[in-house]
Amino acid sequence: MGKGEYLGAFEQLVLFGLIRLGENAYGMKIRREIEARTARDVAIGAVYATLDRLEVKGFISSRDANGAECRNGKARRFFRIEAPGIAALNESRDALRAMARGLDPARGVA
Amino acid sequence: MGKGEYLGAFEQLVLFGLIRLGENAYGMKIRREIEARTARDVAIGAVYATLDRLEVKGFISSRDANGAECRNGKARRFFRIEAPGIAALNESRDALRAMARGLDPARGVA
DNA sequence: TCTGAGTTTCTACAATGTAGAACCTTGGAG
DNA sequence: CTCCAAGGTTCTACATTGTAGAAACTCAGA
Repeated sequence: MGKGEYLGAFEQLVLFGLIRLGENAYGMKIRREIEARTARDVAIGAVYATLDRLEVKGFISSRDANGAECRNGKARRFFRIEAPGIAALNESRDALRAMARGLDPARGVA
Repeated sequence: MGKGEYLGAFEQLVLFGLIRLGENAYGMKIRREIEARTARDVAIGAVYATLDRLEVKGFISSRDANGAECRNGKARRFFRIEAPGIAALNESRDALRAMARGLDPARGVA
């Protein structure tokens, strides 16, 4: 992904949730995972909006319980992170790490 | 937003730049620092817009070369991160780390 | 069939990120 | 001293990402 495919902070959280949940990742579950691990409230709309945008960009894919691509209001819609999503996540993480590298904990940030 | 103030991905990069540069942080220099460390192009407008927003939120402060608060088109405007900014940066980082914790590098993300 | 819990979708809007041109300031050349 | 160029900042406009909750839908069980 040429230069320019950087992820927002929340997109990164969602992608990590997808990786953690593996084959069982669906909207509500992703939300609960993020809320449980980060102790922050997550609006369900934020999760789906982010999921939709990530799918449009080809970073993730979705399917229904039977594995079909289609999904029109099915009770559950499962998501999976794709290779480009992993690459983008690593790139975004690397940028943050490069800026944080070597900072002094005594200064309050590490 | 639940409990605290969460930062966007670029806001985090700018804050890290501020910490790295210490007393000598000003717009153009912050931009160069981010570009050098992350190898990504940074629009100067993005830096100043972010800086202004962070200042409004009390996360950073600015002053001119003489230390005066005022700054009307002065040649250089210096910025410094404040305690609330450090706290917010740590919170945002903690959220990401909590979601990334324990992931398997073999899966492509660590 | 009806119902309710769980899930997804929708609409609307706020905040953050991007882009580059216009403008200001300072130091140095002339 | 005047003028200019380089470096720096500000501005305008717009794109993308994040937030919020109500409405609609699915499915299992009474």
